[in-house]
Amino acid sequence: MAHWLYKSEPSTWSWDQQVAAGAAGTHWNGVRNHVAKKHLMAMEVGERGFFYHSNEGKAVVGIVEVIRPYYPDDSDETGRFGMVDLRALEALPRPVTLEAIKAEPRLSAMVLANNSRLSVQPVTEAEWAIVRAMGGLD
DNA sequence: GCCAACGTTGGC
DNA sequence: GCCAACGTTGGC
Repeated sequence: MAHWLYKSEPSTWSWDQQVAAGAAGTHWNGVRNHVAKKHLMAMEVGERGFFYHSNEGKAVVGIVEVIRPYYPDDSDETGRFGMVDLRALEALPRPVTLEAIKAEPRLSAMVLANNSRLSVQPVTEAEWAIVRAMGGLD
């Protein structure tokens, strides 16, 4: 199973709001980038990802799970983009900051450290395990 | 608030 | 189809 990373500005959509959405989750809409779209289309129900706060916080703060695969984003009037549904699974006991990720040599290839503008990113198995451990899980 | 990186748009 | 201009993102 693949792993992912979703970026959100907390002033727009925060981890607390994601948690408040509960088991029913929410749609991850608003993606308007073709690379991010490609990742959304590849997602399968049950796949997990990191929830990252950009701008404020700049840290991985929680784990989310895909609960509905790719379907059209009705907020996109061009009809070109879609979205998935996500629910919050658990918070990281200790948020993993961008600074900490950049300081970890084993994470030097992580997309977040190299292409900070991509809003939906793939995460490798190794990166997944390292960031989870840094966050106090497992 | 600045600006580098990146994506998109539109004139040619 | 190229590329300059422009807009947006997001780290700093």
